[in-house]
Amino acid sequence: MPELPEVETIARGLADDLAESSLESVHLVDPAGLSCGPGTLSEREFLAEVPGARVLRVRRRAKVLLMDVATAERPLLILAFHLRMTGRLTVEAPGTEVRKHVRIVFDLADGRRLFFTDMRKFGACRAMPLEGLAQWPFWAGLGPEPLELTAEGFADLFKGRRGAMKALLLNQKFIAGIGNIYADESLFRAGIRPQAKAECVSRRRLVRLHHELVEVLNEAIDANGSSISDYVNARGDAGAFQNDFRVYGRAGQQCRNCQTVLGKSTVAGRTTVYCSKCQK
DNA sequence: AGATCTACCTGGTTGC
DNA sequence: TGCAACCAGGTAGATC
Repeated sequence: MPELPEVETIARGLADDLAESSLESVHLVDPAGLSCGPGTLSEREFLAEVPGARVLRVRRRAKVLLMDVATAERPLLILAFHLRMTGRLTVEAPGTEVRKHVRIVFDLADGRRLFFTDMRKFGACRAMPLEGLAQWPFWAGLGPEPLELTAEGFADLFKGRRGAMKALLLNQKFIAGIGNIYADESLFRAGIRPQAKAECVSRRRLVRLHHELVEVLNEAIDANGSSISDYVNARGDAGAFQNDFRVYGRAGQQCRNCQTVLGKSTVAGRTTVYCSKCQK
């Protein structure tokens, strides 16, 4: 499930692999892979304008991967990919055949192929000019980037909030880029119960959570992300951070700090693993 | 407004 | 062996 560190890893890989490249042709294998709406190109416009596009830059915001390209019609067109749960973006060797679940194929000038693949069809690509981004409600509502917040700014976000700590971390309007893995891992490291109401957590502990969150996100980026089942980077390689999980996916196993059996419950509709002794 | 819940989707796993 | 039930989870949309 690509969260901030996984999308960051893919973006860095694509920035490297697609430097100086152009998208010579595009095949919309499954129209569901392209999301159209106010401010975006229609399917017809997408298929007409993208061929020949030159890749300018690849970057990330929240869990969205953005590819800036220049086309014959526009100096800047943005291809925004949201991978949701099972989406992949991979650069394949020339001649690689289109596999099951591939939604969009971009053929590069040198023969390599960029595949957008998504088994569960939750992910999608949106193509739009810069003004289109502001018309995308999800984008317009995104909260701050956790790696760009100061500890004080992070703690301020929680003022006046009454919800569960984990529900807030998962809320993309509250803070961007965090999913189930890094919510559980950061709360464990900070010693905070996922169910704890924000109003009951002291500022000192919120500052601690900021420190732990930044640390776990950076460690995961350094490990090229976490691979649970589907995630691979732009080169098809798995990440390594899943080996460093302290709670995620470890319900019923012993806490690495205190040997207590880790508990499992549902918070914000998500499976949640925590240590009842280490997290208060 | 904020908090909470469910539908969406498909492959893998579990249980009878 | 076969097959139904369940599970994974990011987000939109509905409801309270």
